[in-house]
Amino acid sequence: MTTIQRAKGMQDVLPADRRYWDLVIDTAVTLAQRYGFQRIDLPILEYTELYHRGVGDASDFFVKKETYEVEESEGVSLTLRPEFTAGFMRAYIQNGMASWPQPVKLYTIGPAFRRERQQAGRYRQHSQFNCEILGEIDPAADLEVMLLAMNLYRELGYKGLTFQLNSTGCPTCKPVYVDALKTYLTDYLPNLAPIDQERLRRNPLRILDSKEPGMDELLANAPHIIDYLCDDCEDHFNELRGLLDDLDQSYTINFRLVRGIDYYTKTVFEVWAEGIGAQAAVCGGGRYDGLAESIGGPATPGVGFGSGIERIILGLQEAGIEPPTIPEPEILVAHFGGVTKTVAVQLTFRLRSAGIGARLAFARERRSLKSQMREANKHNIKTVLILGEEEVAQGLVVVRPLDGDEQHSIPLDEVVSLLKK
RNA sequence: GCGGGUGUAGCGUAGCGGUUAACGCGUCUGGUUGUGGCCCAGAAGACCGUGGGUUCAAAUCCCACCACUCGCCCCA
Repeated sequence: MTTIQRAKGMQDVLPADRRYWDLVIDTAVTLAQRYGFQRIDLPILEYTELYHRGVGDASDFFVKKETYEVEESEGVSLTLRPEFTAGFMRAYIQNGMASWPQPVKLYTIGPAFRRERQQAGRYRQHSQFNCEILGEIDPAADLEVMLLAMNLYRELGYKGLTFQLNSTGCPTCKPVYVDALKTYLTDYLPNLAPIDQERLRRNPLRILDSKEPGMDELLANAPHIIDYLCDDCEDHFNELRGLLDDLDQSYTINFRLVRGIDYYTKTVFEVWAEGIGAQAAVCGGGRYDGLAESIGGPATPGVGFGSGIERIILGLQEAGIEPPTIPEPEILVAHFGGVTKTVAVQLTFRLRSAGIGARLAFARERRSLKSQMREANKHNIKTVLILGEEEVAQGLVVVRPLDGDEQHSIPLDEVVSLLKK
């Protein structure tokens, strides 16, 4: 019989790695709260329709079936969330958040699912930290989510961080730009790699982040979207840049930065860091003023970002950043079976009731003290409480420090108060 | 879906045609009667990813498949 393995693309987070998760999550939560964001938890399953309409069914991840779908009942399909933004907007509309004080600033942390081949830091189940500001068109809101993202990586100790910034326009100006880009590229059609020729037909914007050789030169003279923005989008972009400049926050205008889904408008940004295989981006975000309407709600602007926690952790590990270890009990209660075991069990639970972390030495039969001492050593125990037959008979317990200090006996009923200090 | 890499005990590796597959770490037990870390001794633990083939003989050569992994596609 074959042993059952972990499902493809899934990860076990072992105790030794948990401290990385705690560090990232603690830092993210602290920061989000400091910026005035409130936590929301959204369902992992949503009606498939949400993503089809929110993200657009033409998106590759539907065409290629890169989502996990389950049939809820005849004709009703649910999808394991592949992203968070659509769910945020759905929740905003459904819970009437439009009548909360505006804007509504929310964050969440949880798993998302993508049915694709895994590579470094990209798993089929991954966890994401997302922050969104809903109901606000002020470019300062864009600034706020950008800085929150940047500060997260800074606080975690990342180096070599940069903002990549671009605007993707809006339904008014974006099509004009796409046409201009198409026209430009069509002249170079024979020079394009087959995959880029394909992109030119299906999704011309994607050519901009093509990794084919020679594209850097070819695209250098391509039209930039910045020059095609409508007044509204241009004002928005310039104001955001002005705010960044006022803060002396550097950024790189990256005209090749694009988003794969339709709901993005105006601001798109990424934070780049060194390392992590082929991927430089440690987070991606942007504005999505068209999303609410596409899922049947009233026009509602929004801006936010998402960041994969596994990938953040990979970066931390590559940079050699050591999170604090998770504390273990400092007390081990040792015994020799029989009555001493009974007393040991009682003492252990008394300690815990008093708020003192304690580990009970398990032993079906009488177990050598050496073995129990070794156990203590492996778990970085500071003090072993030894319940020997003689001590128990006299109502005593041996307090045995592991740091080299002398051991001594004290009355059993004084242990808790002694250790509380 | 496409391409590269890798598959030997829990982990990291050696062995690359020839008797009972080796080493380090880890685990467990012991080193006299109730005391850790170091040291020493011992034990458990691998049908050498799976299936076929070549050969007197295969972990070692060949083929297929599978898994893992990195990258492409895509990136929500």
